[in-house]
Amino acid sequence: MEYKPLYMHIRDQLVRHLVDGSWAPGMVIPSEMELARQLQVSQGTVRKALDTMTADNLLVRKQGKGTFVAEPEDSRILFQFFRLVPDDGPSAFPQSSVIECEESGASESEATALEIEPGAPLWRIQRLRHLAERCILVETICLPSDRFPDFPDLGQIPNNIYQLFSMRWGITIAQAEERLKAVLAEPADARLLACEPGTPLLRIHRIARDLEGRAVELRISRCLTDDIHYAVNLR
Amino acid sequence: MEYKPLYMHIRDQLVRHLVDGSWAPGMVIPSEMELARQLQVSQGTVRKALDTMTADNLLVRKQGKGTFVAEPEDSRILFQFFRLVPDDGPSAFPQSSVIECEESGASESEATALEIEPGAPLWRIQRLRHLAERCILVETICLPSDRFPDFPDLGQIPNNIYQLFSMRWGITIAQAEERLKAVLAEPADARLLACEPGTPLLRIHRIARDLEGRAVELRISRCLTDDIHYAVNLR
DNA sequence: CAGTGGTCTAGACCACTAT
DNA sequence: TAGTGGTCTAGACCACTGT
Repeated sequence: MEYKPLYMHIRDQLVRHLVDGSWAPGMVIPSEMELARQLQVSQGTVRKALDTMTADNLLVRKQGKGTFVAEPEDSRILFQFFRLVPDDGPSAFPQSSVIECEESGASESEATALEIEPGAPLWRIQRLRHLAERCILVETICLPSDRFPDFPDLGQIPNNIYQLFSMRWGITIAQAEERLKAVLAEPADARLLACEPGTPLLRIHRIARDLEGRAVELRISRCLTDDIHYAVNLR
Repeated sequence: MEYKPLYMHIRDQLVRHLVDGSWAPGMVIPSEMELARQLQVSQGTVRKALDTMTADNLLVRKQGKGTFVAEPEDSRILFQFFRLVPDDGPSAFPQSSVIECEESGASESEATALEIEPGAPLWRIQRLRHLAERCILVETICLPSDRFPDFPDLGQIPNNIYQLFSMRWGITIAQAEERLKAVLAEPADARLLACEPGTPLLRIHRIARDLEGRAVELRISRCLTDDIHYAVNLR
């Protein structure tokens, strides 16, 4: 029992380079041959490790050029975590505007979701997002303060917050779980979304995790789905 | 251009066995060595073809036993196409009861979704689904009549309709696209779901495709999400 | 042209299952 | 013990990119 093939050990070693930041987003990593030499295994075993990492969107391989560390601003990665697309037309990445940003203690449910102690300090950011001039959603983002020191020091929170996580704190969002429900717009959200209270909204509850599987972000979005939908491919 | 590696040609040949029914669900297929001999390629190339098919849930490989054709009643396959899970507790497969079953012409939108001519005959089945004694959704299933001859001859439509597709017409559902929106319960649905009109519902628009990528089923579900949610893993 | 990733081969050995 | 899928190796060649 507990048998783990060699290529998974190799993978673990390579992931460690991503975790400790020695391989930064956008960088070329050594070639298969070079890694095989360094790690004293065959090229085929290195390849298998690289293949699993590519499948998990951690690396991007380009024939003839090399293997690169995935960047949060790659459109592939972008839409990996953004599944709302217009009913017609192609998908696009929404603009954001921050409404509120404050620090306070985690509630019971927030603490459970983020796997931290209730009352532990966290940043709570509320922002609106727009797609082609149209306001489509309001979301509340919760971030444990200890993982994000000096959070509010930055004058502005950029549009792609996962890119910020990566550049400022070296945190890579590798995976997320979403839970979807239909709810009615509460007065506060209705005001922000410029719709009637009681409008049906798609509520998305997301827990985002880093390379090591630790919960990093809790995000609850409420979306107007008149002209857009949440797309899922089942294969 | 148009280059296609050998293992993809091998894959195409193997998928043909599934399409024409010579490899039926549950069957053991020949071993890697045997296939390599028959197809005059190396075992490694057969393996790569089999790996892609396993990743697509078409095959199930069991070390020491052999490679099997996936069955629609396998729990893995079952939950591949059923993403609604209770907020607490483990996921379960819902019971169904048919409310209505009639044949008529496809509307414009139905025809577009199913890639058939408007007005082409299709079966329209409406049914309720229950999870642990609780009615959770009402759904309308549209099936092109020409793909499902003698559809209503069967006394009853079973719970797992994809298993029926497989057993009765040899149709394997290999893939589906879902579009989710939040809507308000219309009076007719509210009556069926025993809720108030205006209750928020999760509306799931599904197009299911066979092994060859042809649209086979259009299904529109309206779900109560008080105690359940739609689960998505983003990796 | 050299260097990269991608494919294909042939063979050895490991882990699991059944007999 | 024999047969299966799973891992690992070593080497050849193909396709793509840059110089």
